[in-house]
Amino acid sequence: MEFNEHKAIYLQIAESLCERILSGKLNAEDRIPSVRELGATMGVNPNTIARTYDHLQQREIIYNKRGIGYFVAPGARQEIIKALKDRFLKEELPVFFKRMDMLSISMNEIENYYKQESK
Amino acid sequence: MEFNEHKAIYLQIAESLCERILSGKLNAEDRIPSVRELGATMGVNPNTIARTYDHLQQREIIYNKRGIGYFVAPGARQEIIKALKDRFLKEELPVFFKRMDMLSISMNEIENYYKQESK
Amino acid sequence: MEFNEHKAIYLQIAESLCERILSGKLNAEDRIPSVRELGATMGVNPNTIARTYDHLQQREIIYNKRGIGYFVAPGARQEIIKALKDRFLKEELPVFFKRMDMLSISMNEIENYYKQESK
Amino acid sequence: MEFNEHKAIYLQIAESLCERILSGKLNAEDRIPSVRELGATMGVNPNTIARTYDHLQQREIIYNKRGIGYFVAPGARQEIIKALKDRFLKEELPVFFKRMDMLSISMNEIENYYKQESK
DNA sequence: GTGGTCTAGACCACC
DNA sequence: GTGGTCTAGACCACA
Repeated sequence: MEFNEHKAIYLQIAESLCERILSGKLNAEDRIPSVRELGATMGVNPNTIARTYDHLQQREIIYNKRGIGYFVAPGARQEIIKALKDRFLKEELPVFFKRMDMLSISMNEIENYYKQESK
Repeated sequence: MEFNEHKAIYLQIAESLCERILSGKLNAEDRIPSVRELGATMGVNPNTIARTYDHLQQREIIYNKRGIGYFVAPGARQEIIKALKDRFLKEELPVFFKRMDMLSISMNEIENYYKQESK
Repeated sequence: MEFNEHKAIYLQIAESLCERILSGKLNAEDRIPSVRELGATMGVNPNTIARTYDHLQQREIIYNKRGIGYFVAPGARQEIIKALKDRFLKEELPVFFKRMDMLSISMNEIENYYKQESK
Repeated sequence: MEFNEHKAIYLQIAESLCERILSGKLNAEDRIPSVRELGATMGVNPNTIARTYDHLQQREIIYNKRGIGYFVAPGARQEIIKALKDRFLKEELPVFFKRMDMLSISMNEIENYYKQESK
């Protein structure tokens, strides 16, 4: 996996897990890999994975059974969507439109781009 | 000026200067404040401003006349737009649509939001 | 290490690193010392080393793995040579010949000098 | 006149005066322009010219008649040549060859380049 | 441990 | 006056 330059790796891994949950590849009560396992497969220090799991557990997206492993929480999907939707509307949309204004990009252009992408 | 918690101050100042150039408040060949001046007005260490100016100079957005000060470069606008558009299309738009997909938000919702904002 | 009076220390350190890369003492993917380490060994403030590394990273001569350290970039040698050759042919050679002209020094004299030096 | 980025303007002006002396455009006892005059023609602060003249006077290349102006010194040519030859052999040639070595440029290449230039 | 950022204060060359 | 560089020391996020 390749990582974005200016974003914490542990957050990027968290996001990719969330995406897998939203997309249905991971479902409630599914076990997710151990820190060592995932660390190995992603070529990352296990500490980094631990941080990812800690982050997700605090947000009630995964939970831990001691001595067994981490599992997708029952309400994971809702929690993720709630968090994302919130940030999306309050933070991302405004800067998005500000950029569009500054760069003189119209909604039409975006829509065209969108149609191409979603083909 | 208030600064965002999780972004380097020197970059935030750089962005605000770019915005002033794009909006026409600053034009090519305009002199911009000295590092000490701007540092004082923004309540920031002059070194931090120096870093901002260094950053912008490397991107050919401003240039320096020794012993005199910094000036907006002739091609500043284009350079800024080029950089922004690049990042926008290659990095921001994809994650934007990915989010919309995941959150099942339609273009219509966005458009409505957009119309409200632009009133 | 001794530093030239009239050239920035951070640039002199950058050059010495480049020389070590060109001479093969440092190879692609080699880790280079941390800012604190190198600062200590050269009797220089770590910030100064940080500036050196920043400078070289922008030129794609070294790169950074977050939390781990700096490494020699794969294309480091080429980048260095490209930059040096460029400057050499466009800036240094012309003044070199201009001087020779003004001082009426012939290529023969230079060649003799060169042969002595390369013994 | 255009100025090099990383060299003091007053030194660049000094060099151009020296070149004019060596090339015979300026001869011993010729009057050179006043600081104000030269400053105006070069688009430079008179203080900068004053610094140039001070620099050259210390090296006995020009001298001053109070209330009248600056003049080329009788031994100007020799002084210039002496200074240049010295620096050339002791400082410039060594770095020149060091660069050639590092960049694997042969004397032949240089000679060819030289022949083209001197056509 | 690593680098990234920021402050405070200093000295310098240059205009 | 201007910017350029450097130091000393601090705090932070990240691995």
